[in-house]
Amino acid sequence: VAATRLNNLFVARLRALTSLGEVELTALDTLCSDRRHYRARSELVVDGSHPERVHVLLEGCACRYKLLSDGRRQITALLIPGDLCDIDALHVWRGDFAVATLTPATVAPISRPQLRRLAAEHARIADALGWLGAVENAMLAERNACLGRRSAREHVAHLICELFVRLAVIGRVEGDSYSLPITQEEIADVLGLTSVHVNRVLQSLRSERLIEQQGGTLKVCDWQALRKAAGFRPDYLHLEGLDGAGVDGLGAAMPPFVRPAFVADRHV
Amino acid sequence: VAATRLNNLFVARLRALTSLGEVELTALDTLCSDRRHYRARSELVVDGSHPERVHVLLEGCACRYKLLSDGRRQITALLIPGDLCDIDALHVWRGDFAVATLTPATVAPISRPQLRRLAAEHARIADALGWLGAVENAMLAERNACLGRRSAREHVAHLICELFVRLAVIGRVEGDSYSLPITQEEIADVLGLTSVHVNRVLQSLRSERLIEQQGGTLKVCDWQALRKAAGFRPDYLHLEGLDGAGVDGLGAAMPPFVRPAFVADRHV
DNA sequence: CGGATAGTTGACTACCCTCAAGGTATGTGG
DNA sequence: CCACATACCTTGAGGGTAGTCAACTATCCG
Repeated sequence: VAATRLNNLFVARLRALTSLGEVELTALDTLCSDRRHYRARSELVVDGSHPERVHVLLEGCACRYKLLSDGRRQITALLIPGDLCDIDALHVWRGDFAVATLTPATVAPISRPQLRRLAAEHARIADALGWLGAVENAMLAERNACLGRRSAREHVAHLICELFVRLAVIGRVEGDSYSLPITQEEIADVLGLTSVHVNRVLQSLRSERLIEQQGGTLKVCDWQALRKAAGFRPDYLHLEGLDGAGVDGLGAAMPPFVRPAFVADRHV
Repeated sequence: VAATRLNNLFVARLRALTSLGEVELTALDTLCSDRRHYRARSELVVDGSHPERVHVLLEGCACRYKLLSDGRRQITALLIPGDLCDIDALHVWRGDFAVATLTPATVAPISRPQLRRLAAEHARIADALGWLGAVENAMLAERNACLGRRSAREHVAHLICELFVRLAVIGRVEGDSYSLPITQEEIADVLGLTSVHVNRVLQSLRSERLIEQQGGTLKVCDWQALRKAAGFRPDYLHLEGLDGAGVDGLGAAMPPFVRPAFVADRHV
């Protein structure tokens, strides 16, 4: 059991950030026992379908997105390991977005009725799921502010900062670098820009030595400058956890180069 | 008790759209017994504060918003009677947005621990609150798509459509008109535009006879054209309710001019 | 009748988009 | 090993949507 949980970042995150006890965590972990592998760019959830399963992303990157009738796409969430792909599906009769992988990915599909039953039986699980939903909400609201009121440059920098923190939390930042295996086109669909413009902004950030890129790796060279260029404040990620349950692992003022992920630490 | 509930659109909405029974509805209604009146533009929730109360908007208009350090403002939600102003506050330790009234308003502040207790004791209340959160989520995601991928014209039209439907649900549409008591500046902060541009777009919609405006009243003259100009589809509002519990009161294809609000009907 | 708030208009600007072409990296098959 | 295809990144030129700045008007209200 412990061995399983070690590679279940979803449970690890809940363990670190909510008040769930071992019983609940084990129950959730058990629900994740069915693991499936997908290749890059496969559709996990079709838009408009009635959800029968909820998807936990255990490995790889994915996204939630919406398509307009003429093909314009907006990615409403970038998903990283440990994320719930479609938490709304728990409460909603018919989905209004799609989910697709961006890279090869490992996913645990959870039976919706089973998870609902678990939430009905354990108030603390319902609470933890509510917390996950609230964080989703906060992230969407922050992106709203980016899309509506920040410049392309600010927005690109903001995304880089956000990914840095989120990946640090799950132990996927090494030194000052992380792997960013998605295309500029996909970044553009997150930011509401064109890939051409994303390219130009990234070039400008590189030429000013705020970041470096090689292969699929992004290195943050000057965190303070990047943070300032973005107007980034990590409050909305609610790293303090449900009701302050989690450690304040990363501090209010994100340290320049992050210590090893506290989530990964915590279940050794 | 019934008399009270008649003017509690929050409870009325839950009654129509979720599977809550009389016991739970009454418990919630009782929590709303403390009602406070605010004038226009008063701050209900300060950004960054630890939430001790959750706010139910019973009358008037309000908004959730975020301020960037240089004063730019993004309104992340327009709130109408029956809305929960700060549902995230139930799960989150420190808020990351502010709430303010836009018009004179009646608000019921609910003790956060009391509501949390109620949710812990009644799984169906937790479920209903989860549903409210999921709808918030869907609305934020849809606005993301608007901000990122729709033109100003589409976005303005979209907002007009959305308000039409949401107000129809609570019985605040008369014929083809509703009251829109907010300034173009505030609309601009919802849409991520400037008030000058909002003004021009509204003029264009008026000159093409899609809408009319006089005083604080907005009249939809040509619903189909407006809907098409917006690319509006009401799916994301989840009018079918929690797990399809509610009536499909407005139909998938929004009728041109809406029948009397089904919520208001239902508790006569 | 001021004074404040909100709506309107015009001239100019700029950020980002569009279109199109060229460059680079990787993988495949002959 | 090379030819070729594909996917992605890069670069340039030109244009349009929406922003900025500023003045003017309308309306309401004390």
